[in-house]
Amino acid sequence: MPTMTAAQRRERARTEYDAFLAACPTRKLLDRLSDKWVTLILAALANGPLRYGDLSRKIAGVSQKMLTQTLRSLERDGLVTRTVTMSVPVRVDYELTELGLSLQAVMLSVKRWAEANIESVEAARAAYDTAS
Amino acid sequence: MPTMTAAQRRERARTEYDAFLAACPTRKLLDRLSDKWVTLILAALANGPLRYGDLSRKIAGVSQKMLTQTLRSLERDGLVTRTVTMSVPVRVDYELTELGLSLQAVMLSVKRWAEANIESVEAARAAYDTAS
DNA sequence: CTGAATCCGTGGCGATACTG
DNA sequence: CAGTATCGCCACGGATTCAG
Repeated sequence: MPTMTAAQRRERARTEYDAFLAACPTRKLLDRLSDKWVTLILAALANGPLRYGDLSRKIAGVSQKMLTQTLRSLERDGLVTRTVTMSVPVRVDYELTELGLSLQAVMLSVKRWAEANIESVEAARAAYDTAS
Repeated sequence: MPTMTAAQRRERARTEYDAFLAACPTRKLLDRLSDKWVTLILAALANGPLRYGDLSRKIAGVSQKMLTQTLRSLERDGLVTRTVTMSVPVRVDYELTELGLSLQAVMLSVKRWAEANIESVEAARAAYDTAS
């Protein structure tokens, strides 16, 4: 077991866990990733660390509460780091961890899919609505 | 414009739309994709069409209401087809469309990421909780 | 500037019962 | 078998206010 590489351990984990099972912890993790703001925050941090205010401005429409709350959960899950620089006023930077970076790659493809296929989806909706 | 290929149109769409903007339609689409059940349903349909009951059983813990509701929205968005076979009893099959297939590839990587990295996340949580 | 704390409405979602 | 209809809870999330 100690001779396993990280990649081997991940592969073993992938076959052991199954999100189709309701009781599986991955189900809950999947729920968290299925968060309104997670994808956008990860995408916003793609080009390096950002300050709280920058994030708030970049992700239009997010409330202070949800931004802070989502950042906290991301930090707790080991996806972002929070660095406080004691000064006046205080400066706080958020940056993707290595783990966060690997997830960011995945979520970015989701965001890109949405932006690339929105027109197809809207066309399908129009067709569906007129048919009914 | 009519000389553009589908790929060109998608690329153009991707640069025109920006999910960071609150008013952008892709923001709403991203919200829908950020659904508890969408990922699991798409993943469940990966190996070909499935009947309603099969889906219900494969995705443990989903209520009838949410399964039906999510399937309807997926159908409306042109991601799955719903085929009714009139017989007694009725038989209904759900199958990914071409568009749904392209999204499924993306969402499957999310599901796999969760299953592969759940242990890292749980370790980070434990560390975070003891630190506080 | 970066939050924490509180109030509070809305709708997401599960449970249950009923139908073709 | 594959849904629809209805009820009811509570938690998600916005707005606002206070604080270090």
